[in-house]
Amino acid sequence: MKPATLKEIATTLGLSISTVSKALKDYPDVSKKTKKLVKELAETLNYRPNASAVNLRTKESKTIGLVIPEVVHHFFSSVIKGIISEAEDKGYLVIILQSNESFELEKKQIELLINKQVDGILISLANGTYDFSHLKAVMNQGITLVMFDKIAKIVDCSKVIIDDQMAAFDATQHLIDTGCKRIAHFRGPLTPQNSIDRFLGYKKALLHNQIPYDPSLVYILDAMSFEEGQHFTKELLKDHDDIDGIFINTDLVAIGSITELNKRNIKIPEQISIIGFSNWFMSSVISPTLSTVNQPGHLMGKKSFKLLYKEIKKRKEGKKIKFKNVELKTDIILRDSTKKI
Amino acid sequence: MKPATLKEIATTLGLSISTVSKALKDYPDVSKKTKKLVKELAETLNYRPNASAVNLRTKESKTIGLVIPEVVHHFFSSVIKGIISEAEDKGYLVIILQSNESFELEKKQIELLINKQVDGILISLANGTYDFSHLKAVMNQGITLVMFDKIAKIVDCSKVIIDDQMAAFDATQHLIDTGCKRIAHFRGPLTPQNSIDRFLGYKKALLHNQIPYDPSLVYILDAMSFEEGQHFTKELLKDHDDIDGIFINTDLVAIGSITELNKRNIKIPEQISIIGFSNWFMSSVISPTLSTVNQPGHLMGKKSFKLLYKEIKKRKEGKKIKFKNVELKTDIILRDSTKKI
DNA sequence: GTTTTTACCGAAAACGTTTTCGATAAACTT
DNA sequence: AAGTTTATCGAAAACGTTTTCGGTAAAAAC
Repeated sequence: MKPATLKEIATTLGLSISTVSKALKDYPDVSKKTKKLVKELAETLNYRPNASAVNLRTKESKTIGLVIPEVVHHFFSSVIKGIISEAEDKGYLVIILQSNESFELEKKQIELLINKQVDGILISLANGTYDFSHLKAVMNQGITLVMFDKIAKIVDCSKVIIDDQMAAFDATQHLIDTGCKRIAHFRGPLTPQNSIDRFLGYKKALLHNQIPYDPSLVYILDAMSFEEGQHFTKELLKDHDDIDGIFINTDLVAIGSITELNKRNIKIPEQISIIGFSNWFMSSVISPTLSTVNQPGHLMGKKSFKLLYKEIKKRKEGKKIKFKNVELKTDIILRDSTKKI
Repeated sequence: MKPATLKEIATTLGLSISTVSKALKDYPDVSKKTKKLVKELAETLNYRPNASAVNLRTKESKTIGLVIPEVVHHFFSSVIKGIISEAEDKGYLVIILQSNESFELEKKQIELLINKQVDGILISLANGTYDFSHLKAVMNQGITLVMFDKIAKIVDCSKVIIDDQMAAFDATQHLIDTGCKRIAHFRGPLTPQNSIDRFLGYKKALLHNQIPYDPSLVYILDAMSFEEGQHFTKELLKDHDDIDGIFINTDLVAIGSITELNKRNIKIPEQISIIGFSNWFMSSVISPTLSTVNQPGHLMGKKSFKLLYKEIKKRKEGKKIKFKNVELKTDIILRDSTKKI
């Protein structure tokens, strides 16, 4: 019933604990005969080294922590998948915690992970996070930290993000390439970096094509919900009757917009083209299907873990770590809500 | 840089390790003065007990393992969320692993968790799992096991599942209650238990209302995709012109069906009512919004962890454990694709 | 036959806790 | 004043590893 230990193997075999330990790890100073003996008994006893004891001795837990704002979210679950698969590859396990977009909870989760002596932490910040001392505490404890997606530039560590500005540029450019001349933008709140960057990409694309930037075409949303998509589409149609394209900050809002346009029998993309952002699953299912920017969550997870892994390794070897900023390229998924080229 | 230890606190304060340990845990045989001293120093040094050392001493890792077929899935991510939040409440951390619906991988993940000496394991089986010796190994190692969602009746442990048959009964009953008389059913493949149970619930509801069961109204799908939803709707309309309701095995297919009906300008729910299963997010966003059966993933996660927790506790206290079978009640989400009562 | 090498093994410390069991001194009893 | 209680602390073992450093015997070398 109780798991077997080195001691058990040692005593039943009339050996010392050290010899058993070394036999199992193929040390050269153990004879082949005893190695065989030890390994066989270990097999039949179903011996597994006690992880806590190993960690205590070797100082590494082979475990990392992951803190995200919300598990039930297509993008984040893709990230999780990427991280888990990559971590498994390197023999690491992943403890997942959720901040629920709350700063307080985020702090608490970080605390838990530090207590657990994880070898590293991957984090995507909660919206509410305004102070970063808890993250500095992580670094101070000698734990490697890598931020992804929702980051804070001020924290000194490696980061993996999406090149939001370029993605937004490309999306807007695609609208222009397919003939749109009056392009509106539904943007997110003023503070989050990605909402800013997407707006800047939109603006840059206009200017790059000698299309005048008209601030009245930019609508600032708050909740980023389906309902807001409907509402601001109504507003937009009321304010401007010459719109032929909308670049929308996120797919859910875009779907709200499409629903509203459908209701009014406005033809997509013949009259108005729509392009979204994130490539939610339902975007391929709505009618018409939604062209959008694909956020490579899986890749982001993989990259983030790889970075973390490298830094953990370097730290162990006592080498210096130079923090990196990785910007992932996005790609555009062309569907039926924009015209073909 | 290095995390503080009891020893450090002890030496700088001129105390013994034991006293420091006891001071931090408010043992009665430590004076208030030294307690204060110790706690203050611990605070400033940012002392955290080394989890590995504690585990080694106390035999519990305060960590559980979770093995699921696929992370990127709305239902499973809800389950994950439920488990994590409940676990956090009890001071447990959750290590998540993925089987990718592969039996081999599932075995490997279980191995990893056993090595890690988790206190318990929660698992939803991969489709490919045909042998259960790896799960018996878990029990033999003294690790508590609870299965949920996709279970194997043959394995002797507690289980948490959804009452698919009753859910399907209720869904069909709702169609009948709102006036449907000729109700079709799009079912899943022949083998999975839930697909069987949902079919049986459908059939039972018909008989319960003296509606004759007509096998030609039951369509067996395979991929359970959006496209199949469209395809079989066409078939259904071709075969039967008197249909006034469809109970569909899963929301994605239902959305395919709605799309097809919309295209043909068949009014939902006036001409045909639709009810789905699973309550995917997009069901609240499609037009018309889809009535469906809500699978309480979050609740299932919570319940599963609670069960696991109780059994871990009992095992620790040396008490006997009586395995339970929990069947979770589903509820129907009424939206616009079915008529109001 | 003595020395040197080689092959094999074990003792012991260390990782950071928790907890039992004394030990000491001060404070009470009577 | 002697015994008894109370308050406060520390020594030490234990949890299960890993790894260094010797130690012994057999084999090899001279």
